[in-house]
Amino acid sequence: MVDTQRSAPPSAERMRDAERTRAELLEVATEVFSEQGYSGARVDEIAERTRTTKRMIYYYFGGKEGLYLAVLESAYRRIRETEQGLHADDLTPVEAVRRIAELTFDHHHDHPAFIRLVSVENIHNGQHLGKVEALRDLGTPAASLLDEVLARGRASGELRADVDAVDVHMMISAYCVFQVANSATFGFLFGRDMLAPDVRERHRRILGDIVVAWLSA
Amino acid sequence: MVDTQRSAPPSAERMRDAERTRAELLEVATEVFSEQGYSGARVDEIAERTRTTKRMIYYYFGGKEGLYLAVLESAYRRIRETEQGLHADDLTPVEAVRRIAELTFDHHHDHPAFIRLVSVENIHNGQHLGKVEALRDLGTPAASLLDEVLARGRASGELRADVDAVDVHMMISAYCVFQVANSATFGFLFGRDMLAPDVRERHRRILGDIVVAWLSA
Amino acid sequence: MVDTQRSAPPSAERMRDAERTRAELLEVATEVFSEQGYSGARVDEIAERTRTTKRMIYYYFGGKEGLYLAVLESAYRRIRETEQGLHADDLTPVEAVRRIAELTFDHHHDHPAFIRLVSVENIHNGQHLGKVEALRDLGTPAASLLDEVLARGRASGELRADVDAVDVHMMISAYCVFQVANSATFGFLFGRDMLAPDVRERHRRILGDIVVAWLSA
Amino acid sequence: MVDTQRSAPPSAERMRDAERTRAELLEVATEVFSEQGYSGARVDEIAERTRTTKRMIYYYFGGKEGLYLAVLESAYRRIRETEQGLHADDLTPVEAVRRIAELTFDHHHDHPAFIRLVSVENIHNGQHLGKVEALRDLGTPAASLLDEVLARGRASGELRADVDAVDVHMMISAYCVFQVANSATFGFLFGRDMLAPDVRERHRRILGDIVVAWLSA
DNA sequence: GATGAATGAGTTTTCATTCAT
DNA sequence: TATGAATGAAAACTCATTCAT
Repeated sequence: MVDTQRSAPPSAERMRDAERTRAELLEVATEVFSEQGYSGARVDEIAERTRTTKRMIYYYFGGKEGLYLAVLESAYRRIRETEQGLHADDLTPVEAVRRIAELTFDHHHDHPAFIRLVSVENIHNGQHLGKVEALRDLGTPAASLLDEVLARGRASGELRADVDAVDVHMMISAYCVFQVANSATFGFLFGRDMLAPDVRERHRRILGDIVVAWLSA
Repeated sequence: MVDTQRSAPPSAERMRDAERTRAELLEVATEVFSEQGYSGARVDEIAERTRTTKRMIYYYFGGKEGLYLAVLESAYRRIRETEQGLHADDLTPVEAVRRIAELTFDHHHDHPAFIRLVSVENIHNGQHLGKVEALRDLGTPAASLLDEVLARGRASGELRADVDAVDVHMMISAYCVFQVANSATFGFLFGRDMLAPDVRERHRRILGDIVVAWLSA
Repeated sequence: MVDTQRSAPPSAERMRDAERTRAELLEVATEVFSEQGYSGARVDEIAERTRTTKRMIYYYFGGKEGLYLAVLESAYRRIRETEQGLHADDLTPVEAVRRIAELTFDHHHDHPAFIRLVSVENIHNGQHLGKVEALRDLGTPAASLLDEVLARGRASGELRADVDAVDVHMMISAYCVFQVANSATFGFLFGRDMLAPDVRERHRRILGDIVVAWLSA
Repeated sequence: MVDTQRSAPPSAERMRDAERTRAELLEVATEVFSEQGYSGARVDEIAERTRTTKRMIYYYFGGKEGLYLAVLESAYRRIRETEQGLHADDLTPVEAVRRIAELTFDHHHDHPAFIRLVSVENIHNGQHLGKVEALRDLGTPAASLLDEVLARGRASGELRADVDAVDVHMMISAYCVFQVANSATFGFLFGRDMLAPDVRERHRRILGDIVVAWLSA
């Protein structure tokens, strides 16, 4: 009978199923929260875009907020992992800062959902992020890399010595985040589509110019 | 006609009352929407923070969306008016761009509700702003002023000639918006309170440095 | 001062104005109630379609129900007046019943708002009409006229003697009311537009045929 | 797949519960809409007369209009099914038309809620019925049956040949609908209770007389 | 683990009516 | 009489969450 099968201990397949369900929920929820914001997102919609049901959100994440928290954490984790791939050992300090700026730029353009999620979280004053202690004061790989490069440049005299890595990282982040997070309103006011390939390319180059002009000794 | 003269015209006081009611709703709604986002904002809460009732929101604005639209339009209008006050005629081009950057910086810090509102609107892809045709492609006074200054600098050879005002405005905006809009998450990750007076002051100076370094010929 | 003029006793003009206002409200309300039903009609809409304001509805009629009652009474009164014009003295009884049927038919087609109003009132079980005692058990001129004609026909042997005027009137009314009151659903189910001129003409003739066939001795 | 088999299928009982809930809502809604009209009906009242809650109306029908639509469709469907039972094979054409008229008459008297619902829908110009495409141009079993009988009568020479079934059906419907739909106002004006058994009986006989008189060759 | 049905509290919206001038 | 502003009660509708199986 079906019944006896149902009470069987969790098989490996089943656990893999479970993992898949969780992952799918997380992925869809990331999209929905980044598209509609926290309050705007509907538990029903998230479930509907999934192969499972609403009940699973409660089973795996406890509720809407739990799901959102999991989304936040996984998003930050993933972004950090990607940034781990940044390297600039083989470049001069000046070349390196330009490269870091450009890669960060691409990175933002390629992960709009994450950027939007960050906006959403800021609207709520970071109150949810605050609950994910794991991420506190950890900075980000991009800032660490910048720190190294700035040290090298400071030593060689090629880069100015009076700025710290977080300042530079902030400037770069600000520029890049704006491209994605504010494209709708800025585009509307100035008739400029910041997501268009040619515009994107220009903005990318300009960012490199700014950073190099600023940091060169 | 006798008829129209005979009918008691609404007294000036009553009209002022009406205007006051409208204005109060608008003001409170600006706060609430910027604090909670569009979906998160509650019509009830807006009304409660007011001396009138929820009913008046429907009377004057037609509904939640109408109120939000009015908030958006009035916010942009107000910000633009404030920016009209910017002047830099008496400064050298280099001094002027620094000044503009710094004033823009202050401006953002002093109007966090507006910045947050812009974030909210971007979360919704600018779909509401798109309905306020009055604002389309109008740019902003700060960009116009930059245009003049860049022209002066280009003519005198003090500023580089290959950047346009919108690019500069975008860079400055990005930097300034980030201070306010992303202070929660950035502060959390890097343990830096961007709204603290001393930090603000440093960031302000850095922005000036960046702009000057970038634009100087 | 305007004030002293305002407190002057009602002039003839003013009374005429008042009468006009009342009449306009009544006319518009007749339309709106017949289009949307009693609950569906909006006091606001009635007022807006008028040159006066909502306040006047309360001033003249006490409220929505009072207005509806006034509409009902005036509609019945008007219809009765129009029916007073029916005459059939110069026709043979057979010709006369056909003529009455046909005129009643035209009458219904030409006053759809009234017919719809009657439907509305029936939906509410005639509870409002019941308050207009003036109309109780009064029948209608059409029925009275039929009574005369039937008497003539009975006397001359041309019409059958075993039917009474109310039965005939009911049959004719039923047929005519249906044309207008049920045209939407009947038209939908049978693909027949009962308000189209040629259809109307056929139905009119058929009604005459039915009545004559039925009543001829 | 294992997956689909493993998931516990909704039990037959639960499904029956769901069906019962839906059916109960539909039944109660039919009553309420026919008693109060579309605008006059209250979602709350419908729910209260039920063992479920208002929420279920939205769950199953999407809203008030969806419920009304479902009511309309089910009402027409049911009435059609009942009419399927009409037969007249064993009667002469003349007897048959009388029989059909009388059965239709009874049918109307026995389903006042349906008749009222049709009135309600006509007040709204059939705008909702228009959305239930399934019913368009389908006519009704009564008309089809009439068509057969008329053909028989035409062939045998017992019935006149120049009328079509829809005309006859319309005449009969008009007479019958009026009994129910206009009983309140007609009764008030002529002091005749059309729902009283003896009156009903007389009207029924008269209808038969009319139809036979009209259609006999 | 999974599913469809159900729910209660909340949220937006509407409406007839009244008030102040 | 007339007008725009204001209102409270009620109506429609939504949403995160839980239950029974």
